[in-house]
Amino acid sequence: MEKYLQILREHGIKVTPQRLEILRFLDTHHTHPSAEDIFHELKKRNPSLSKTTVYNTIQSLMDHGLLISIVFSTHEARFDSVINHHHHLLCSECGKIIDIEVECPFTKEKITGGHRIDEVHGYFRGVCKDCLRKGGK
Amino acid sequence: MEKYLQILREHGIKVTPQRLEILRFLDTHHTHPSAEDIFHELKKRNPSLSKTTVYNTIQSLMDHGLLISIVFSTHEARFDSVINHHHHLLCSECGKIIDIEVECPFTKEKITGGHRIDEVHGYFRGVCKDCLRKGGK
DNA sequence: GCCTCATTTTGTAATATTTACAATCTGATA
DNA sequence: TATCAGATTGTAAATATTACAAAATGAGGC
Repeated sequence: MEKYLQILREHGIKVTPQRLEILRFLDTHHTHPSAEDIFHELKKRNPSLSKTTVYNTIQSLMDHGLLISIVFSTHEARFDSVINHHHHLLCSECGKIIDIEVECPFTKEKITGGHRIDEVHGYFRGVCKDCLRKGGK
Repeated sequence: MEKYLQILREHGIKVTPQRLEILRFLDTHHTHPSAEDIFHELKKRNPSLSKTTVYNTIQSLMDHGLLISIVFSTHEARFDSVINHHHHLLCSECGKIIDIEVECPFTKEKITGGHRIDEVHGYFRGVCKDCLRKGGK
């Protein structure tokens, strides 16, 4: 059985071609795409695709813990289907969002300062390795 | 000399009544207000205030390191004039943004995984102390 | 294999935040 | 006080996201 079909069924999400394609795209492009990126790319092969469907599917995948949103600015959200815990760096030179694999102490504490912590997201700003090599500041 | 006048002058920001009021509001209301919150509150005393001025001033204060934006969703940005390093928790019960004072190891590492880190922001989701006491889940 | 129904997709329109821009106004220096 | 660069204002534009209703479709039962 196809991988993405199985994932949707395991999570009780009704299978549709649109959802399969969006899930496949997210799983094969770990580039932190925006909703527009997903829409624009998948519309090439499925011209009838609606942007509302992209947003609906994104919401559905997030509700089932298959997707997280990365929000660096109010301008747009970016998405990541890699759920294992890691942080994100926005490079001020090239604008790319880079995965930062670090052990974060707060992911293990469930209570901090009396508050219950369910999710931990680390947002970094700086200059990525590649831009530094190219003579970044 | 008034405190806020001094802050603006020290940072080479031309002093205007609007900037003074916005800075004063941010410094006396650590409630992580939105641009709309600031505008709505200050318009009471200065009806000619423009929302563009609020955005311009916010941008200016951010450029000079006097303000940071807190972005939990693309819906709206919230602002915080407390610059000393701390993280933020969005309570899923009451919707408030709570300051989390913790020592974060990444604030000290300037290079992680080959990337240069300039800023570290911790975003937490969970349930705040007050809501837990009131019988939150 | 076909019917039925609940769910999904689609497309348009609405919402809301933020930005662009030009005219007017004003703070700071000489 | 006069000057002028920079700030404020208001309107309008840009853009991401959400709301909604009609048409289409996936999945289970006969």
